[in-house]
Amino acid sequence: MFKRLRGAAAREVKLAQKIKLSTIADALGVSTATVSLALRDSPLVADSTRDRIKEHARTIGYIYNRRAASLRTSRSGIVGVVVHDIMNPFFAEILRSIETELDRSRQTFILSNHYDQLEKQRTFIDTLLQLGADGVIMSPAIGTPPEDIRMAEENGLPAVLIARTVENANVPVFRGDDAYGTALATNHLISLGHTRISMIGGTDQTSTGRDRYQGYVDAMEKAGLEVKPSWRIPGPRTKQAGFEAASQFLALKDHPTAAVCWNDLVAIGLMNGIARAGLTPGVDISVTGYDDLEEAAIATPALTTVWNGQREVGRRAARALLDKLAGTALKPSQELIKPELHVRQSTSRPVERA
Amino acid sequence: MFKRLRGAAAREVKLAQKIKLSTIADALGVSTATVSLALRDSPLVADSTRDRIKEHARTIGYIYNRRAASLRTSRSGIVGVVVHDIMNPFFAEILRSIETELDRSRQTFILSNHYDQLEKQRTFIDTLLQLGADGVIMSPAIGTPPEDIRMAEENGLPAVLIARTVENANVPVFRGDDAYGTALATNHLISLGHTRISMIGGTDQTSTGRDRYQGYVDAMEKAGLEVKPSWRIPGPRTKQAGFEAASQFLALKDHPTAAVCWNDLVAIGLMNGIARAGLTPGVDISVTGYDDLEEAAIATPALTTVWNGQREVGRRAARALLDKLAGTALKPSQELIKPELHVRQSTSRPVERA
DNA sequence: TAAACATTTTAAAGCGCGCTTAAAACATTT
DNA sequence: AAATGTTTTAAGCGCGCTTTAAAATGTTTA
Repeated sequence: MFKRLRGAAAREVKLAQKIKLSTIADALGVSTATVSLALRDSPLVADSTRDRIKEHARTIGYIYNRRAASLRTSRSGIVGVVVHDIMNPFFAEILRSIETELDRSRQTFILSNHYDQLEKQRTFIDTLLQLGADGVIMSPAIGTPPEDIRMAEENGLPAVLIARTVENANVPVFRGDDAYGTALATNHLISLGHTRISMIGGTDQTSTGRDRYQGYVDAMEKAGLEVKPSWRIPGPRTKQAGFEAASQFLALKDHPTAAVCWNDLVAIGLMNGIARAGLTPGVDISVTGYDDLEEAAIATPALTTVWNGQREVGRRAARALLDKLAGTALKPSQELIKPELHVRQSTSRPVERA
Repeated sequence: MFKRLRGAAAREVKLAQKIKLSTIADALGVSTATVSLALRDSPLVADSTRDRIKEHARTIGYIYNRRAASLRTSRSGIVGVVVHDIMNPFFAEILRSIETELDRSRQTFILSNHYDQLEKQRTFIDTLLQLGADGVIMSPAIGTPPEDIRMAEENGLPAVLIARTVENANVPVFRGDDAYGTALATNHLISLGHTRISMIGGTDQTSTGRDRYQGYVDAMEKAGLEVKPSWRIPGPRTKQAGFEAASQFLALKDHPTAAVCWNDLVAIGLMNGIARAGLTPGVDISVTGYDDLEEAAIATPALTTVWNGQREVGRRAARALLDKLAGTALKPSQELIKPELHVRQSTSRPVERA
């Protein structure tokens, strides 16, 4: 009882009297309908009226009440976005383009990491359901069963996938053509004269992982080159992992002269590890990355890498979700964005080691 | 009309009949009160009852309706977090510790970048107000006027600051002791024998910037060393900026032998730039960073840097906000967390260049 | 000038509806 | 009979925004 009184009292003190649509309507002598339409830029309202309303709203410090709006529209204006790790710069551009696209439709987005833990991902989806979110864009955690996605959709939370796919999920997926991308990198190394090429980092537990490995294997085999299982050094997708993989790589019996890395982070870590061992990356060992992060261009040596079309992935995913929400959705599509090779100084003709 | 019908129909088809507290209560022959209390782990409910309720809730796929709850509690369960750039690894640990702390109180958090643009920050705060968020944790954008914060608080959105302070804002602030931190780094270089020390990166437009510069200046002066204005090379806080600052640094007339960098990113960029110019960072030029990112330890050479207590900053900020929400808030505090120096290979005795 | 058309504004209904909590009631143990 | 533990009762939290058909106003045509 006491608590309630305190809350109510606080509210009254703080808010004086609440400023709402009708406050504006009364002040300007128009109806709340006009104000509502004007604030949302409806073409029904005359320009002069709209300007007056918006101006007045700003000066009196009106705050749009989304909860009241969603009461009426049954749309919360919230979209969830889950990825492995938002700190991973690979997602930087994707997230930025998603943000741009969602902003345009006045949707707020809630971001979360799942760190490839199914439990975290489920908790997040649950939170979105609790909040009544309008949809979710996700880079699914390793091992995500299609039921998880179906469950979300059945509870009114449409989903769109990025970067990775989930078999039988029957939702739109937007990602780069990973097999093609690693093939680009591998072929580049082969054309420089490398014959013993290792692949470092990543996992085969994701669609991305399998595709990237396949692209590498296909390119090698098409060139008539051998692929030794020991040349595949899987691992996390971090600089730290690349750094640690260096010693294992350098200890390989056949002395590969080049490494196709899972991503730029692994590649940069590997180059650091190679340098720490007294060799010169880009001369003694050729290294390719993947993603073309900003950092790739300023690494030493500058990193040859595969650009992945992140911006397109984010933009299209957001659009697809918005279309779904608007009910103008096309059928679920599996869109592959074609990557491009950016050649820099981390790759060169092979040098035989003593 | 058509639209509405479609929406309603879709809802009915999708949700069949909504599962709510009373569904569980009826099925188990208890009251909704018991169910409510059980789900929130109230000690009022017997263990056996609680287990039965939770178990049943899970099996029938009950989804807690936060909007209904917030109708009653007038708490949305949403907390906003704004920083310059969530991709910046400096914030990684801060955000993680905030997340941990908020999770514990079943708060969801909405993340946003403001990229030091006041307008973006205002838009975000506005969004939080519209959503009825419970509070905001922010690393304020450069030039944030105290009125912005006061406005948020007056509209029922309590704020807590991290990393930077805003004069006269009268809200809790949690950040590292920046002056002390750069003094640590500078003193370390001085003790190695450096006398011409440059400071690279960052800006003087933030409290952090002024403090870090002051710490450097104080340390220099206390050691009786000269501080030339040309030795201060301000700039963005990115690797790219550090990389680009290298040529300017190396062209300085007096040939400083060491550089105190704004943060690890700038330091690593600078080291890349120094290496690109044919010099060896850590030997020819000593470099210190700030933040002690994971990356600092695996850089080549491993970076001497200042650990900033990010985890503490995040944890305490979140706690302070939660206390404010619970009404148990202490008075606004300005808490400084003491940094520590981590010495690695990027610093050594000075070598005179030809 | 009246009809037809275009533009702008309004009236009015209805969206959401389950969850929390203080206080009372009941059950069990000292 | 008092104290402790568990469950239920019952009231009330929130209350402004959106939307569409229809009316009002303004403008052009016959």
